Amino acid sequence: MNKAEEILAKYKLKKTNFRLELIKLFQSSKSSFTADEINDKIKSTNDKVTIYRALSAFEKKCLIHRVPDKSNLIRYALCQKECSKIHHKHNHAHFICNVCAQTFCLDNIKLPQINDTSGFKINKTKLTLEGACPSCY
Amino acid sequence: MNKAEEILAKYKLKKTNFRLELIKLFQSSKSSFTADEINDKIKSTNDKVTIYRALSAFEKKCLIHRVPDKSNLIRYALCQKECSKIHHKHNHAHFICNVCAQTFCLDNIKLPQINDTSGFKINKTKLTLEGACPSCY
DNA sequence: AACACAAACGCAACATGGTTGCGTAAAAAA
DNA sequence: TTTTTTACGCAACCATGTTGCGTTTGTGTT
Repeated sequence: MNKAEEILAKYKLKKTNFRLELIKLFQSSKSSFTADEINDKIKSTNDKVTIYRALSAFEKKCLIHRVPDKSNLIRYALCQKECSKIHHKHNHAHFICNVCAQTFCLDNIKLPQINDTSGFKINKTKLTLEGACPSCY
Repeated sequence: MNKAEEILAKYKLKKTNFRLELIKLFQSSKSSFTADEINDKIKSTNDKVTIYRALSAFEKKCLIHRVPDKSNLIRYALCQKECSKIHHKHNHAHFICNVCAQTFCLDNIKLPQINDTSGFKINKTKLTLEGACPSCY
């Protein structure tokens, strides 16, 4: 877990107050954020465009990844160290809490190996669990 | 596979040209439809509100169910016979084709049994596969 | 067949989430 | 310090889906 400033430097992203705060926000939480939630938590910008563009930039640099969302919003979580600077490499499941509507990455669950025989070429497997998270259970 | 008219009668839905066509459309295909795709294929209405409300009504009667969509659109597929008139009961996987952006129900794949030990209470398991469907492979 | 009621339609207007264009500001590189 | 490039911030836009409401049309009943 590097310092926010080192991360921005490493990924050749300019160091601005908002982006520093954004990285710290992601690092501070085990769950994930939508643009709207970010807007509520960070004061150094009020412009949603700034938020969306920072999220896109971070995603492109493999710093954060999209996770499923209860209401089909775009939601991001921090990437693990397996992601390189240019390549996402995720094989974990996600958990959606139906109480607080948060999404969590579950690193301890391994994805099933599916071999479909009906003519579908499978490239990716996504496993999403729903229920109640530890805080809401 | 009943006639469209019988289905509408069974579910106490009024028989209109559009809803008859809509049922037939779902029955004609192994995949699934968004409101926009329905609007392209059915001529008996031009109003998206009519489409959205019919889809909601069909979903409430457990005639169709929501399936995942590549672009986070609301997408529906026909229910199987296990769904009662008032209760959805699905435990199949879904396949998203990254070429044609269609979603298919995979009835031959059984969902994995997940026992999470980290304090998450799991109520539902969703398995979504991605790749190329038979027509696009 | 006529009536009455509820369900469905169709139009307008709205809500939400996300995107694009463009001029300006401000880091970082030279 | 100058130049270059990235990020910001505002406005305007777009796409998907929803709500309200008056009108129409099935359908079940008299």
